[in-house]
Parts: sequence; structure tokens; C-alpha cells
Amino acid sequence: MEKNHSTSSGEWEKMKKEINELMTEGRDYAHQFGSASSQETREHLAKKILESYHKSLTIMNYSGELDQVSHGGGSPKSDDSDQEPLAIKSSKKSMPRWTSKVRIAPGTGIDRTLDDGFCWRKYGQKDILGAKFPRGYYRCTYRKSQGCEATRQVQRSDENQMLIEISYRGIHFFLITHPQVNSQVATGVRERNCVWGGSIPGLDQQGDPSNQTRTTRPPPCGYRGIHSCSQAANVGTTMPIQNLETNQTQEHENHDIMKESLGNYNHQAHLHHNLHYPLSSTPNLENNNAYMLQLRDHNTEFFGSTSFSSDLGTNINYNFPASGSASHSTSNSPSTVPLESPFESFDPNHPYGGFGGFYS
DNA sequence: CCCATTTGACCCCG
DNA sequence: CGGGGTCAAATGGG
Repeated sequence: MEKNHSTSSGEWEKMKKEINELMTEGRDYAHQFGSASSQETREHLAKKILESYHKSLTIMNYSGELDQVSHGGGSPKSDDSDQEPLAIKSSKKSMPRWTSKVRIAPGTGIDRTLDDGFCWRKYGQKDILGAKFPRGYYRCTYRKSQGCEATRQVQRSDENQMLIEISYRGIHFFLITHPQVNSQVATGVRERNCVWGGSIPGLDQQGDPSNQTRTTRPPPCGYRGIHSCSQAANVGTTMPIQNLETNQTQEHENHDIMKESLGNYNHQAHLHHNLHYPLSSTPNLENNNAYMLQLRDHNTEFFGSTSFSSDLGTNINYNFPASGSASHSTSNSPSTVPLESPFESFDPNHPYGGFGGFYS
């Protein structure tokens, strides 16, 4: 792991400590897992283990971003000439960018467009040189109200008609979701006018009426984790939890789950995932039991070319409408859309959970 | 009437 | 100067 140079040593020590604790915790859970008798326990433990890993990794990655956003106390001297708060200052370039390829799977539902759990508003479309299909530009619906700088670009692949490339910017792929989710679940706040998707450039005319795509779980809009576009309703709802209902070799499965999930932390591109995340189904949400996660059985095959794309296993299905019209919805996800964070016990106040004041 | 999408114009950067 | 990205007026749906 590369520690960032500009991370202040104090900060780093803190992180190290945190990571250490988390990993230790994870190890303990893993030990317990081995001797766990009941399935429930195992699920619970597996979840805990994943949490630990997830948190640790998040912290580690977070530390990696510190140099881009010099933070208070760390390096007071910024070479930037402007005095704008660094947290807000985010040059496009320094924004993280995630790209994922979304496959359009024929023969499935059509009602939802690019439902990645976040609210996007289309603000442009452009023909790209050399590309057959135009590129769609989306920004976070809550850009104005909450200052979320998240954007995404959607473009249909030239070669493979069944592929759609989506790139996200200004989004933290990890962690941020949960505080958001939690807070939303807690309050039940739903904002209006959440737009899921918009038309898919290039899909409009020739789109297979029964298109469905799947992708890695896209990132939450990551402005300090406050941002509420990632409706709790969506986040975690369409997680393709395969095999959840096929509760056969569950034990074995749990191992696989962990293995896979942990493997996803591998910071390499082009991971092929088949994430199962039955763990998140345990509906023991602290804040509000009303929101239970009902998992839909999805055949999950998707690929993400992003490092953390599937870190939470919260992958989401993308459904494309047959027509180009955007499917927008105010608050309702399709049918049964329960809310829950895959990390119900995740602490929103986790020091690194909110990225308070930071924006990459 | 409100608000999201569309779409051509405009801007910025290489 | 060209292309990608964004703006904003027009459009249209609910």
C-alpha cells in the first residue's frame, strides 16, 4: 500500500490505528465464523467481516486521497494560489473517475433506466468523434441544493451493442453510501424529483424493447456523504443478490461471498464479479425496521472496470426503457423496493464515513 | 405551472 | 482550431 506523502503523520497514525482495529476485529469475526454453527450466525459474521474489510479499505483509500485535498492541520501550505476551501475546490481532473461497462441483457424488464440508485439529471448529449452513438451527460440532481459534483457519462459501445459504458466522476465509490442511507432510512426523507436515468444515447431508436443491463454498483454521489440523491430506496434495493433464495449450500456460499467480496478490494481494473451479497438481507436495521431489504433475485453478471466498483456488493441493475424517454420517478422504485444499507450497523459518524469537508 | 430532457450554442483546453 | 464538456433556452410531459 502506498501511503500518501502529504498525509499528515498524525492523521496517518490515526488511520493506522483505525485500520488495525478494524482488521483485528475482522480477524476475530473470521475465527468465530469458522466455528459458527447456525447459518444466521455465519451470515452475521460474514457481514461483520466484510464490514471490517470494507471500512479498513475505505480508510486506506481515503488516505490516498488526502494529498489531493489538503486538509486542515495536515499541510497548511497549499501550493494552490486560490484560497477557496479545498474541500469544495475540485478540479475535474482530480476527481475520481470510474468507468464501468454495463451489459444489456436481453429479455428482461424495461421499466427502469439507468437506475443506479442515484439521481441524475441529464444536461447534455454529444456526438463523439468516431463513435457511433452519442454520449449522454448527467449530473447529480442535487448539484444545486447540495453541491454534489457527481457526474456521469453514458455512452453506448460501438463494438458491442450490448455494452454501455458509464463513467462516473466526482464520486466516492465507497462508504459514503452508508451514512446517506442510514440517515435517510432513519428519517425517511425522500426527496422529490429524483431522476433515474434519462434516455440512453444510441439506444433510443434501435433499442431492444426488452433491455436490461447490469452493472457494478455505481458510486454514491459523494459530497461529504450528505448528499441525498442516492435514495435509500435505491441504494441496496436492486442489489443483485444471487442465490439468496437458493438457500442451499449456504454455508459454502458464505465463504464464497467473502472470498469474492474481499477479492474485489483488489485494486485492479477489469474485475469480473459475481457478487452475491445475501448478507445484506438480514433486516435488522437499527434505525427503522420499516425498511427491510427485500432482495430480488437477479442473475448477476456484470463487469466493472473500476477498482472498488463492487466493494459493497451493492450492485444495481440497469433497466433501459425501450423508448428514449427518460424514466423518471419521484420517489418510488419499482414495486417492492425496500431500503436498507448493506451495512446496517455502519456508523455514519465514523471518522472516515462522511468525508466531512472533503471532496475528491 | 413545474421541472426534466432536448438540443444547439458556447466555452475551454490541448 | 477542433473536440469534448457544459450551458441554457426551448420543449414537452405530468
